[in-house]
Amino acid sequence: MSRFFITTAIPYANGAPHIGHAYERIATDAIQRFMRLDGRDTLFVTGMDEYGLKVQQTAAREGVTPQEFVDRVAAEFEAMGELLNARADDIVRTTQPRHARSVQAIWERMAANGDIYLSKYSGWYSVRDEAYFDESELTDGPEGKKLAPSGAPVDWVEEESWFFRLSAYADRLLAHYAANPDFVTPEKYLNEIVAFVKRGLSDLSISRTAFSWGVPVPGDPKHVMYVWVDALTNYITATGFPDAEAPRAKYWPADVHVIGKDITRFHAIYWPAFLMSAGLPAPKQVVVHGFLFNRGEKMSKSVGNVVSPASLVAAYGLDPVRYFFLREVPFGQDGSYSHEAIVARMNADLANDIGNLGQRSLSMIAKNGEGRVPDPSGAAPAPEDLAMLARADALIGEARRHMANFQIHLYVAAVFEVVAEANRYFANAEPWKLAKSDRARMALVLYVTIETLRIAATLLQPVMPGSMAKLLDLLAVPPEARTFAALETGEAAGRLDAPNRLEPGRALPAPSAVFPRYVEPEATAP
RNA sequence: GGCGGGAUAGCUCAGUCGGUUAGAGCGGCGGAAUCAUAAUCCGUAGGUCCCCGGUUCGAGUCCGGGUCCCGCUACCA
Repeated sequence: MSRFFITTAIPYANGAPHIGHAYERIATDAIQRFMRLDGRDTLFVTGMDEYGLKVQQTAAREGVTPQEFVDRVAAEFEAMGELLNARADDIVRTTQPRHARSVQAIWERMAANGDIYLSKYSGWYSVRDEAYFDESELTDGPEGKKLAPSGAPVDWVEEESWFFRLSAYADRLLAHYAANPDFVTPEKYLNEIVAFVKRGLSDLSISRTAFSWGVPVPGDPKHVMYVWVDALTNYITATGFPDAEAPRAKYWPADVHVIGKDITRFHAIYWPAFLMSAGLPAPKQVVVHGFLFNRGEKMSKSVGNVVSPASLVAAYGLDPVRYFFLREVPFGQDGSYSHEAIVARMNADLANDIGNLGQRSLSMIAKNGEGRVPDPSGAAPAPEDLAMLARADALIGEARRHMANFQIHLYVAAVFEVVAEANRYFANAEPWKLAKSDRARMALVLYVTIETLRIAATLLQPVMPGSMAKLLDLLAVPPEARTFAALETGEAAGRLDAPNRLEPGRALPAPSAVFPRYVEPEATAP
């Protein structure tokens, strides 16, 4: 079975999870579920970046130890994963002993390769941004204080630091991009990265002495590792690195790192360079997603439009939220969400389209078919019946094609086009009239309809796992017949006798609504 | 300043190698039907395809110029 190792980015443990974290987790979970249903041996890992000055300071401000503080934040992220039905197989926290081993091993390999040296770093440093800034980026603030672009004050800092010889890797990185044109996707981000590297790279400061909350540098414990080496290595820690015999060692290199567009450079430049230096293979792909905006505006406390993942789920239900994010936002681009847009999607697509199709077909079966999967064999299929099946059968291929490029929204849209087609098919066939005139044909029409529904529901499981499980229950699809293998029709695509079709005569449970219509509550919506 | 992307129906967007009446979804309007979560189906809505000029038998679709927006990046100060 081919392996598929996918990660989310490693959130910084400095605050509660927000919509952006939720979006990334949901998208990564959906990709992972798709690959798993498609027969891959998947490993889905997330992590927490828990070291650094800001964590140390925030913890001090709150009167707790850094470890206590990050334990609390990590628990919040874990709870978010549960809430979103997007639990990862593992959560690697940078404060775990296994990670210290891993990151020190990486460091030592890079050092052994001659890529790490001691020097001095000086510059304008912003504690709040946890970053150095070039003088040209600064503006003058009050009292002669210099300010970073973010508005945070900066101080002139000089410290001894270990450096990584990033400058030596420009050519190798460019060769890697050229040989792997989909290393970063969407393509626009790869182009930006290539342009950046072509301008030349400077060496990277990778340790700090100004704070102590971090992994000690091997052989020089007054230094702790700075975020780059520490946080990125989190990904390979998950595979048990440096233990080559670890059960998960076989999963490296990762297939996909899903990240937000703001951290592309770290993943597309620093990370492969570190790995090259350490003699390890680079991940196969860095998949970049955009940002989500509340009504087109960046969420911020001052604007007062902060919405938590939990409040969205509470207002609309989990699967409608998952569906909205994955269907409405072209994956890789920025997106916008609003109450109106979410309600429009959930009512038009979920309640009216697929939900109602299930309800209208299954309730007819309940009334006219003794609650069993209809037997289609009593009537000769008409061209429209076979055309309907053919369209449904073709979906798995379309879905795979779109998911190969991580075009999640296109895969979902393709499924819903077939659902819409099924509603047209149903309306044109008028099975409620056939109930009085031609019951054999009615059975055939109902059968084709719920078979189409079965295919759609199977394919939509990655996006809406809970709701689609319920729909497949209503169709009496056994648990072992819910993977994409159950969508294989071989040479018999578009035929009634294709393999894996619903089994006529199987008892069906009483129909019930999968997606209720959203009606405006009394209180104002979020 | 450099590089790149974008500007198409009220809204969100598709528009292949330039070619007949510029499309989809949602919304709006009209109709049908009644199996169904007042859901569904059918029809319709006439948008200077940002502006100007050019190439061409013919341009949303290519070329030049301009305006505005966005991303990456640089520099001046």
